[in-house]
Amino acid sequence: MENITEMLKGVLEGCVLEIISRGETYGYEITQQLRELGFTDVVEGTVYTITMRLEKNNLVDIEKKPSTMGPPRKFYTLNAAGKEQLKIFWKKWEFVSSKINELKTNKIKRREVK
Amino acid sequence: MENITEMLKGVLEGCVLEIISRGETYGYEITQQLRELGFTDVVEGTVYTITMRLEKNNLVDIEKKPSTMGPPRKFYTLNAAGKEQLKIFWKKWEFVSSKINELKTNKIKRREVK
DNA sequence: ACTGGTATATAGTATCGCTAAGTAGCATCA
DNA sequence: TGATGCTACTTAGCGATACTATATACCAGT
Repeated sequence: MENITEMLKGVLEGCVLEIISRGETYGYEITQQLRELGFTDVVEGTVYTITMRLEKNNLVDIEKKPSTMGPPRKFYTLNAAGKEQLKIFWKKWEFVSSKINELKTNKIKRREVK
Repeated sequence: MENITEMLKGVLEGCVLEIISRGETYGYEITQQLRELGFTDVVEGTVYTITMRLEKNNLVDIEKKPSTMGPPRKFYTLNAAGKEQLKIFWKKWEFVSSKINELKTNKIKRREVK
């Protein structure tokens, strides 16, 4: 799917939170999981800006571990604030997506023009 | 619902396209419909930047009509390009929202850490 | 005159994902 | 040995979008 960039704004970070919540993981792996999900154009740079933001906002705990496959990995886990943020994200998603689908399924009527 | 701004990026314009597709309407009324939908914090300024963009991208036809309730209204209807854009929007929405819901409903497994 | 609802316009701001480039570890293979 | 490619992280700058704030203006009712 092409050009979904704008639609990913505000949701990609939530996706990253969700992926981290499944168990400790690191940027490169998160990128691959997003691509497997179907967001095939997501690249490392995009994910790293998100993980950096999560760090800055103190939503994750960090542990650096060596890898036999390359440079050390920075493993992330959600802390309490991160879990809370994830909950908020899904609430927002539920709200927004339900409203959009409501609009899509024609529940909105034309108002009378006076 | 608070602070859904980022999540609206990329979808609000699509919502406006959909609303216009239901029959000719104007900015102020579109704003009200979005608020009725549930996006209560959307204000006129936001919608006007969108309708201006639609104009600029030649997705709408415009007809100015007087109103007994205030200043003249600028009525919009979707032209062929606008209808096409709306179709594309819903395709993208289907794609993105289905992927997000897939993630939400736990279909993604942790990859094995080597 | 004043307020409030209707109606449009726009300059400036913040946020977010993307682009592009760089650094670096490790394995394979010519 | 050095070249390539995958793994892995970082960051400066860009573009698109929604929001903030303000301005202008028509009209009705008090």
